[in-house]
Parts: sequence; C-alpha cells; structure tokens
Amino acid sequence: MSSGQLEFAERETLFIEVILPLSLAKNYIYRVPFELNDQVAIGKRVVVQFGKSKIYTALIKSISQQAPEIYQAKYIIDVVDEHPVITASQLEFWDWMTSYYLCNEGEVMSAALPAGLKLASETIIVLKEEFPQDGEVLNLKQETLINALKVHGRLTIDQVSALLGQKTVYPIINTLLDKEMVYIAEEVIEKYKPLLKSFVTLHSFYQEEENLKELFAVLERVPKQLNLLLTYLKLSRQQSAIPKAQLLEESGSGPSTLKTLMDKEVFVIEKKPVSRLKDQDEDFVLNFELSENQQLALTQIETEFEKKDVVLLHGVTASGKTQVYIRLIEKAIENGGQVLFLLPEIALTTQIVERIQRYFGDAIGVYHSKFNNNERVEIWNKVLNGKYRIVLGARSAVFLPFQNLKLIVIDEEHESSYKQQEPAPRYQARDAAVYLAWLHKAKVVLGSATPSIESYFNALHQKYGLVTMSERFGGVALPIQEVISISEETKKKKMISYFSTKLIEEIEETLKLKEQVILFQNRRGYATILICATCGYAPKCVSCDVSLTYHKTSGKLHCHYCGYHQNSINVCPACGSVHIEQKGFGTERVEEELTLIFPEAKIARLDVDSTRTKNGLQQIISDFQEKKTDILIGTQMVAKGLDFDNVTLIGVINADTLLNYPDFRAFERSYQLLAQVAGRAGRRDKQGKVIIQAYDDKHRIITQVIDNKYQEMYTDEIRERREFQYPPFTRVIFVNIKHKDMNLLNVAAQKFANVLKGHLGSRVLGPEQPMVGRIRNYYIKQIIIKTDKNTAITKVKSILKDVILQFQAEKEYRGAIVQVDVDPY
DNA sequence: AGCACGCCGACT
DNA sequence: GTCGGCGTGCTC
Repeated sequence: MSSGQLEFAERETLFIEVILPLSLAKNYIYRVPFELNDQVAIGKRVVVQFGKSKIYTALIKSISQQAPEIYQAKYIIDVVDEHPVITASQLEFWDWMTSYYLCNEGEVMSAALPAGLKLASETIIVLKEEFPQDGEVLNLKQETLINALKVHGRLTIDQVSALLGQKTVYPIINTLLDKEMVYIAEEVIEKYKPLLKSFVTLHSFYQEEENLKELFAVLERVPKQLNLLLTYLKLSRQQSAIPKAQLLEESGSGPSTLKTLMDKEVFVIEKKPVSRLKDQDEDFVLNFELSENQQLALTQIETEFEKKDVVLLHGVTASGKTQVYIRLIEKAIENGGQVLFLLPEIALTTQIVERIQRYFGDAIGVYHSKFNNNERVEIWNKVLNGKYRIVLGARSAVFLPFQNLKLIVIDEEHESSYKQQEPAPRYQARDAAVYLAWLHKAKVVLGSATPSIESYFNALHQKYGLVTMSERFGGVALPIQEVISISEETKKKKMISYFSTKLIEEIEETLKLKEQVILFQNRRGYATILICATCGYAPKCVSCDVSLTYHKTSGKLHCHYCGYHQNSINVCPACGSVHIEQKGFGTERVEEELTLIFPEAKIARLDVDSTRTKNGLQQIISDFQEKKTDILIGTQMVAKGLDFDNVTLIGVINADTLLNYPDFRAFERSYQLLAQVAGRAGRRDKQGKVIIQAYDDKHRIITQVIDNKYQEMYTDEIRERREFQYPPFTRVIFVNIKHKDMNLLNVAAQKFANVLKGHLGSRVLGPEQPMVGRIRNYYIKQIIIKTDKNTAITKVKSILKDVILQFQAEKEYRGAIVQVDVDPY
C-alpha cells in the first residue's frame, strides 16, 4: 500500500453497526478509531463497551461513513479477529431467523455462537501507582479497600464485595475514583485456549545423515541416551509428530535422559496446539454393499433431487437408512462439498454417530451440547476453514459457518427436540435447515420411520419428494406385538401391581434366555401427586400452578416446572389427617415394584432424574449395552435413537397417559413414540416382542401401531386437522403474556388480544389460560393467532410486531413479558 | 441482559 | 445516617 492510500484510508471516519449478544430491540452504532480502520470487516468480532461498565464482544454487521445524528457514538475498543468468523450467508440466515421467529438479532447471535466465541469482561479495580494522597481522610471501608489493593494490586468487583461483606460497593469505589486513588480496568478474557502439547523433534543439524552417524558414535557409551534416540527414529518412521509423553513411555526413559539430550542440542521441544477431539481411526474402512432396496431408495432420492430440493425418506425401522445416508454423503463431499447431519440430541451419544465417524474418519465433526466450549470452538473453526466436511450435530449445528454446504440430512425428522422451546429464538431446526439449504443451494433429506404429519403432507402435495423403504434390512422380522387391556386384567385379578401376568411371564422368559428388557413409562418420579384422603388437599408448588410430584429417592416433593422441592408430608397440613394417598405412578415406582417381583434382576432407570450427573446418561446406556443391567425402565428417552441388539422384549406400562395428553398432536406423537419403542425390539437372528398395556386397548392409534398402518394414521389425522383447522392447514403463532400480578395480566392480555383482533379479526383466539397458569411466580395468558394458507404470514407478523411494540410502550403494562412462539410444534 | 439511580423502609 | 431492596430506564 502506498503512503497516499494509507493516508486516505486513515482519514475516513468509519461507523459500524454491531450485534450485541443480548436481548435488545435494535443494533448499536460504534465509531472506529483511525488505527483500526483497515481491520474492521463484516463478520469480525469487536470489543465494545456497552453501558457504563460492561464490555462485550459484538459482531460487525455493517460499515458506513455516516455518523449518527442524535448521539455521539462510542469508540470500539478493539477488533478481535484477523479474519471474519461469521460468513455472509450466516448473517443472511440470522436475518431470516430474526424475522421468521420474531426475535432479536442478539438472541440469534447468542444461540448461534458457542460460548467460547463470546468474550466476557470482568471489572477490575486497580490502585494508582503514584498514591501521594496519604493526607486523604478515608473512612474505614475505604481504608480497608485501599489496604487490600496495596497487597494485591488489583481486585474484581466480586472480590471487593466479599472483602467488605456487602453487596453495594459502587458508591465506595466511586468516592475513591473521585479522589483518583484507583482506576477501573476492564479485562476481556479470551475464553478459548488451544490445548498445547509438547512434541519432540530432532535438531536440524542431525537431520543430516553424516552428523547423525557421528552422534551414534558419541552415544555408543551412554546406552540410555542411545536407546532414546533409537526409539525416536523408530517412531519418526511411523508418524509425523512425536509427542514427548509417547516418546518417554515407549523408550522407557526418564525425563532426565531427555533433558540431557536437549542440553546437548540433539532434541528440540516444541509446544504445539493439538485437537482436544478424539483421534479417529483413520484407516478403518467399512465396506458394505447396498441392498437392492437401499440401492433403489438411493436412486429414487437422486432422481427426486433433480426436481425437488427436499426429499422425505420414509423408511421403516431397521430398513437401513443409515447406509443410504452414507452413500449420499459420499457423493456430496466428492467435489469438496460440506454435509450437515442433524440428529436429536440424545441420538448423538449412540451407534449411528460411531458408524458414520468410523466410515468417514477425521473429515467429520460432532457438535453437541456435551462438548465443552473449547471443543466447540475447534469444531466451529474446522468447519469455517473446511477441514470438517461433515458435521453431525443437534439442532444448534445449523448455525455452523459452512462454506460450501451441499447436503443436509435430518434423521428422525419428526422429533420434537428439533424445536427449541426456551429461550428465544424458538426455532425449529428442521425448518431452519430447509431454509439454510436453500441459501446454499443444497439438498435436504428428511428421514423418519414415522414422519411428522406436516412433512408427509408436504411430500404428498409435491412440495417435497417422497421415497419409501418399507422392508426391514437383512430380513429382520417385525416384532410380535400384543395389546393387553388393563381393565380386563384387573377384573380377572391378573394384574400384579402395574404389570399384567402376561408381561411378567414374558420378562421372566426373557431374563432366563439372558436377553434384555426395556419398560416404558412416560412419567418420572414415584407418585404423580399426593392427595389427602380426608379433605382432598394436594401439595402444590409455591411458585407454579401445578401439583408436586413425589420422588422417593430424594424423599421430596418436586415441581417439574421450576425445580422447587420440599420435604414430603406424612400428615395433611390442611386437616391433620394421616391418610395420604398416592395417585398416579412414575418410573421410580415402576422400578421399585419390579424389584420386588424380580429381586435377582439388575434394574436401571433412564430419565431426567437418573441422568442428571455429567456422565449419568452415558453410564446407564453403556452398562445396559454391556449387559451389566437386565431391565431398563425409562421415559421417552429410552425410545429415542437407542439401539441395543440384545433387547428382545419391550413393555409399555400404560399407553393411555400418552393418548390423553391435551394437544392436537397427542395422537401423532403417541403413534410415533409407540412405533419407535416397538422398533427397539428384536435383533438380526431373533424376533422381538412388544407388549402394550392400556385401559383403552381398542384405541385406533394402538391398533394402527400394532398393524403398522402409518398411512391410515396419517389419513385420520389429516382429516381431523382439516376439520378443526390445525396445521398444516393453518399456521399458528402463540403469544404468551406473563406478569407477576394476575389481575393486571388479565387486563393487559385482554387489551392485547382486542388490539390484535382489530387488525386480524377472528384469526385471533383468546386470551386463554394455558394448562399451567403460573410458572416461577409469573401468571401466564396465551393468545393464539391462527391463519389460513391464503393469509400472507409476513403481513401478520409485521402487524404482531407493531402491536407488541405499542403494547410495551404503554406505561400501565410495564413488567409484562411478551413471548412469541411461531410454529409452536 | 446488566447495571446505575432513585426512592423507601429498617436498623446501626 | 447508612444499607439493602426493589422498580425503572438506558445502553450507541
């Protein structure tokens, strides 16, 4: 660059619009100091001060030379990145998500960036080095603080707070700031630290053959050192880099021997950043041939791709969808493309990941909430620089910085965990992925054994291509399925606790054969509620409108909404009666009852409670896989993505709880769950067995599951959806309004609904109280917007946005929280 | 989301 | 007086 150009660049005053990773209504403008002019670029992170003392990493969204008119822009403190970490297409994706799901850009940014890329600041108090102010009159607290600073030099706000034993420390610090005895330093902590490992290399001098020979001669007399050198040379023939630890271990030498050779300048130690991610077995190649059906499905998908961007692969359980995915992935990465493979969170801990990892070796990254920050940043960077061609991930993987995305596979497409519930952005990763693919001109495969009604509808109406695999791979037989009526069995006195005689016999049989059993009960805890038999009192949560669930393991009553818990009761606090009854039962109770019936069997439980510890889930799963446990009792979790090849019996304790759920999707969900549970039974050489217990044993959904009639279920459901105007015939937006004051909320919600009705008429329903009317001390009212296909949804959203802004501007409704949930599946 | 500021009530 | 609690408004 010539000096003339440089001067020109320096003279320009640049202003940048940045996204802050906070829930803010708009973006902010900062000014760029001249010396940083040539460093700013869209997609890079900058360090900015926001507010009086907080420092954040913000993201540059746009650059202009226009100074804001009504305020003085602050200067940015620094530019973090050498190269942009966010691509232009990602910003476009963020924009879409912001407008589609009616949230803030900052919320999307928070969801998108792994915590490691978001720097945090700590306010630090530093003593001024020249403190001539001995004459200053200080009170005791100021004195204490100054003395502590004289010892430590610097203290964080938290430390000052602890030191003085009080929360409010700003006034004290402020007085010292006024006296200019201390100053504030902000430290930005780079959260990502690469893992450094020591590697040993031979000094370049000895890379020469002759010099090396001489060295051998010299070391002849010191066998330990010679041995170390020989080991090094042996290793260097096998691998490019030699870790210090490995060299010491393989040679059997101590660190002192190595030290001597380093002092002699034979070896050099280098610290190099290494990957924290597990090494892959690179040369492991899985050879497989597609079966005729798989080959057919593959060809059909490719044919559909010529006309459509999205294909729904409807393949029954065990039809071998994974192999088809692998072939598709291979083709997509052939010409340098990238592939995103989405899975429900829980499935990421299982075999499908191993299989695909083994097949593709180190071209693959796994992105998943169990990884720590550093690991996630590494994956982010490897996707950004193209080192990872394939990423397996849960829903948040849609935010990774793909450069050349060619294919997105969404396995178990119908899974509800693709929808983020809390916090905003409440996005559906499956739908977002379809948009992401469109941005990249990539193709999408949605795979499921039990597709969601929406996706199947889209496929039947030519929006998506449809490919069906209806045969199980390798001729694995469908399990034998049987429904047992709980009411009849009770009449015949054939129920032992929650189990029918039939189920007990089958469990016995299975255990005898050294095979394993999974029991499914979709409710956790011990008893659903406790109720006083005398007065009908039932303990409720103090901050939510729900009854507490009794957990025997903790001996406490728990709220499943806010986590509140209290000791259980033996005496009714309302009337003093000791007749406390337990109503309903959960996994804990099933486990206990089963232990009484099968005292010899090893029984484990898989639910949110038993997996709370860090490796809980993995431990329970691997114990079961290694046959350390015989029977696994669990909630939904046991149905999702887990494959155990020694399980031959599956029991559903009570199917009614699923079917009776008050939601228009209850039947669809029940079908999917029961079909999925049933699909876990059986293995290649043995037919499995599924026993479903229910009061309503003639329910059409149960019959449809047993007969494997997906299409019939779809036809029934779609008829009801059409009749009652539910998706996919309508689009639904939930507007939840929350407030601590119930009366104020009622008034506010009614007003909100009325204003909205003024614009959208009968498309607006409510306000109504949702199932749980109060959570964490906030009362909740729900307004539902239901629009038909002919209404322009963007218009509706912009109206809604305006109404929200208008509502929030009204003084009497402050304190109210408005949450929008678009497509609340 | 933080965080300061201002007002109010409670206690040294 | 001083401190803690809470409601309110602002952050380029």
